[in-house]
Amino acid sequence: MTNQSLFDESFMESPVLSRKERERLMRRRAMLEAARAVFAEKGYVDATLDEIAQRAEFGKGTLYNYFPGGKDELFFTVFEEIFAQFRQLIAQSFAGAASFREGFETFLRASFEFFEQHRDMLLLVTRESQRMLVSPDPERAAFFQKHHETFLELLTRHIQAAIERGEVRPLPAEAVAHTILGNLHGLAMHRLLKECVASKPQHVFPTPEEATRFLSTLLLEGLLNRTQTTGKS
Amino acid sequence: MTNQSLFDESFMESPVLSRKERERLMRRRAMLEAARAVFAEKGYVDATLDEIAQRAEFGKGTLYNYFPGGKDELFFTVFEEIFAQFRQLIAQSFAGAASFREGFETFLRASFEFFEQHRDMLLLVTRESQRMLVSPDPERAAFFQKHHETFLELLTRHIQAAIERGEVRPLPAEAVAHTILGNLHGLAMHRLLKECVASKPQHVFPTPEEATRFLSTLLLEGLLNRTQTTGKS
DNA sequence: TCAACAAATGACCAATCAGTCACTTTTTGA
DNA sequence: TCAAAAAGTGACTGATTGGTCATTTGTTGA
Repeated sequence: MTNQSLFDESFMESPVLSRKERERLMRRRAMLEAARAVFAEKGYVDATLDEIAQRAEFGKGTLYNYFPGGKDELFFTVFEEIFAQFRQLIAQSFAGAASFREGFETFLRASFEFFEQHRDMLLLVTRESQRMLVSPDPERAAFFQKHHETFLELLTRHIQAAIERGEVRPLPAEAVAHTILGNLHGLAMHRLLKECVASKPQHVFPTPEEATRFLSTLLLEGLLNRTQTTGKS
Repeated sequence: MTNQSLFDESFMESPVLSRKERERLMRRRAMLEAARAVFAEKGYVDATLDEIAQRAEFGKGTLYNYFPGGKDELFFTVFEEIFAQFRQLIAQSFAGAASFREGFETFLRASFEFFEQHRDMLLLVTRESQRMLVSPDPERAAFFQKHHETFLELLTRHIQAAIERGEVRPLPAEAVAHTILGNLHGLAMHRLLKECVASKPQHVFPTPEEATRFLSTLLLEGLLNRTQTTGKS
């Protein structure tokens, strides 16, 4: 498994927590990692609490000591943490950038690297996030719509500024943000699928760098060939 | 319900079929429409055969006379028909076009109209298609991957030709096709969601025409502002 | 050492639902 | 008209699984 732990464990050295508290947090952490792995592998409905408990090396009942809300609470907590990571990634990418282009490319590169390091998370988000966004259960739908909107807002801010500076074509900023996120997710999945299926030896941007260059060119410069001299930069 | 029937009913006048055969096809049709509606509303797992049977006004057992494979056969048949429609749409859009741009814009417009007329189908595809693409069940995954690849191939052919004619920047054609499909689906969903949620009075390309113009500009011309004179065409 | 408390456990319960099949209703054709 | 065949039906079954709780195991501090 190539996946790394997603989360900050610095609290483990913190002296403000007693041993008992630290142990409790470690057990919570183990349960969440197990839940993430099983949800990613099976999807929300096919994941069973028995398997999560087994993978975390606890009895099923113990899960309820730590997550009284049961399956749903585990699921939402897993996503809260994933989404928090990604929000941070967006903010950091644009933080010190000199131009929109620079921030944008940093964001793409960091995202592709992030997805590559956390494949199971990408699968999980792909499998469930879209589905939940249009869930018949209004609570679930609201949770995912809220987070989705937060991502959009973060990106929209930078795009709007770039439009006002004249760097970017005057298009509706929010729609542009939506497009960028969609493309990012789509290409990351495309790479993952090609890699997994690999029926044909398909060259499909083996490095984050190449994926970034493709998406950056396509979205920033467009598909149309402007120079008759086959203008590669 | 704004959804129209998706499918060809011309066989109903065909003299090659007996009354019994025509009646049987009509009942099959009713069951498939009911299945599509319930799958779209509830998603694959939460849809029950009881509800499909009830909506189609048949007993549950009768479904098995027409679809011995049960839930799975209903589900796959629904998708076979949706995918066949969309393949036809791609082929027709590029058929008589003078340039890539013209065919591309026809394709976008036709797609947005198609999705608008068949909202429940769009929801169904969104909810299930992505999910099935990475399903742990290899049979399901293969079914969806096969259809997905067919779409890609259809589009890739036209893009490759446009690249060879010098109309389109020399990028990997298949990746471009993937991007186009992703954007189309993404924007269609964005419009649908904004319309449904409508918390804020969001202007988000109310007509297929506007959605087409946005996506066409963004993908063909790119985000970067080339003229300092705020070049609106 | 041991009593009191906390934590962990997994057998069990209740609900759900795909699929079956014995029975009823309808159609057919002689 | 009516018997035989075809079509339709929904109560039932078996399997699954989220959640519960009485019991067991471990920890603490006097």
